[in-house]
Amino acid sequence: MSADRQQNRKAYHHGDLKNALLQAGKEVLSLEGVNRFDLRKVARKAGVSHAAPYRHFADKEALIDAIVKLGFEELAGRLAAKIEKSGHSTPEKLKVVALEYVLFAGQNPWLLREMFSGRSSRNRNNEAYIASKAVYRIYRDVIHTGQEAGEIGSGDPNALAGVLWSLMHGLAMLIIDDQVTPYAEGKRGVERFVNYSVSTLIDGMKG
Amino acid sequence: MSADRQQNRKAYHHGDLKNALLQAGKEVLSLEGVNRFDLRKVARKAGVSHAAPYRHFADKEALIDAIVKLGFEELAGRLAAKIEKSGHSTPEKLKVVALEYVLFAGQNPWLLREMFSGRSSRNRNNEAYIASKAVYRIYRDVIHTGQEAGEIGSGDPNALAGVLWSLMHGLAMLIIDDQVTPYAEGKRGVERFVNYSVSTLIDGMKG
DNA sequence: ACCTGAACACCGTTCAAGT
DNA sequence: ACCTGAACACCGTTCAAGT
Repeated sequence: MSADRQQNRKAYHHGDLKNALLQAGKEVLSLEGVNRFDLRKVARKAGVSHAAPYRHFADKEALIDAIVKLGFEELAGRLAAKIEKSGHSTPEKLKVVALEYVLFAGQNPWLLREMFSGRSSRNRNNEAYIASKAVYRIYRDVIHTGQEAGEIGSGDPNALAGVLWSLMHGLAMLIIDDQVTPYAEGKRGVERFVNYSVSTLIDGMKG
Repeated sequence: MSADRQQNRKAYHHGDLKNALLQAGKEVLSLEGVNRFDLRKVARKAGVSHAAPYRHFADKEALIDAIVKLGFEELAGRLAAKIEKSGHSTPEKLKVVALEYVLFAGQNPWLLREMFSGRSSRNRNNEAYIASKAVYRIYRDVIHTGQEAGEIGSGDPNALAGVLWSLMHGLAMLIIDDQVTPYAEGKRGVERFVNYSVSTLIDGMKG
């Protein structure tokens, strides 16, 4: 622990302001949404002056970009972990992935919206855009493996992954926006609706 | 035409400021997004002072709510018109609806995002939320009619409509966010990808 | 009844100055 | 090298005053 950290309450140098801003910002973004995301508030939460963030991020948008990137990384990690712990059948893996995607959305509704706000895809060298591709690869690989095992119908796994992602993302958005109640209400209802949707799509892939 | 309208350039009373604000606001929202939506700019575009909008809308949020409601109404109108002009087969109707949904998204990306920003479903008496239900009813009715004709598998048409909507909305979001390229690139590519997706889901509904 | 202009609080961003 | 405080432009909202 550095000298800076030990006298932290009054330390002139924060020590790890960049991460503190990311954490405080993620909290504001996830819970309150972009509309109420203001840089001065985030700086206040991190215990620094309103000008301090500019030492670490070009502007407000750059901070949000970085938070969005973290969001994709967290999502990728959660999906991968669920696949790891799930059974061996491909349909089961896909259901587990879809449910986890929807749960992530329920826990971070505003963050998910911001992840698909167009900012990540402004240009393809964007770190958030690259992070989003890692998420895509996760279910594409599940589909590809499933095809090799004969559990999923044929077709370009990349395209099938796109269809699956569309369904999962639409489910997540409509559920957090209260548009598919009462079919997906409560933890049980959501799980049932997601399973039903994914099963239907997988059945269609076999045809 | 009223006296107010005839001397319009210098008229103290605008005449139809409410609609002028809605139109100017819809343009800003659709093209620039919420982040760049500011009330003073909208007022400027409508040719009035920055305080004038408060005579017609409680605040900025109320104006956006009203624009979002218009968005759902326009979408409902477009979907209904496409169904009207399409062939008789239910799968064909659903493909036409999905494609129109995606085209609407491409033409009004920011507006669509705002339509699913959580604001419409804050409470269920919200006019925007009610307008969104009219959109829902359109494909639910197509599905229901298709079931009676034996063209679509059995199941609660409301739930099936929810699944279909999820797929359509996910396709729209991922396409405007450049996440399913190169599978849905260009007008042709988008049409092919949407048809493929919807066909797959419909096939699954038969099982 | 509808609109304007001044006023206030607050945010994003910059920059010279502090440690 | 990192952070602060003052400063500036600009936005949301209110309100007394104008037509």
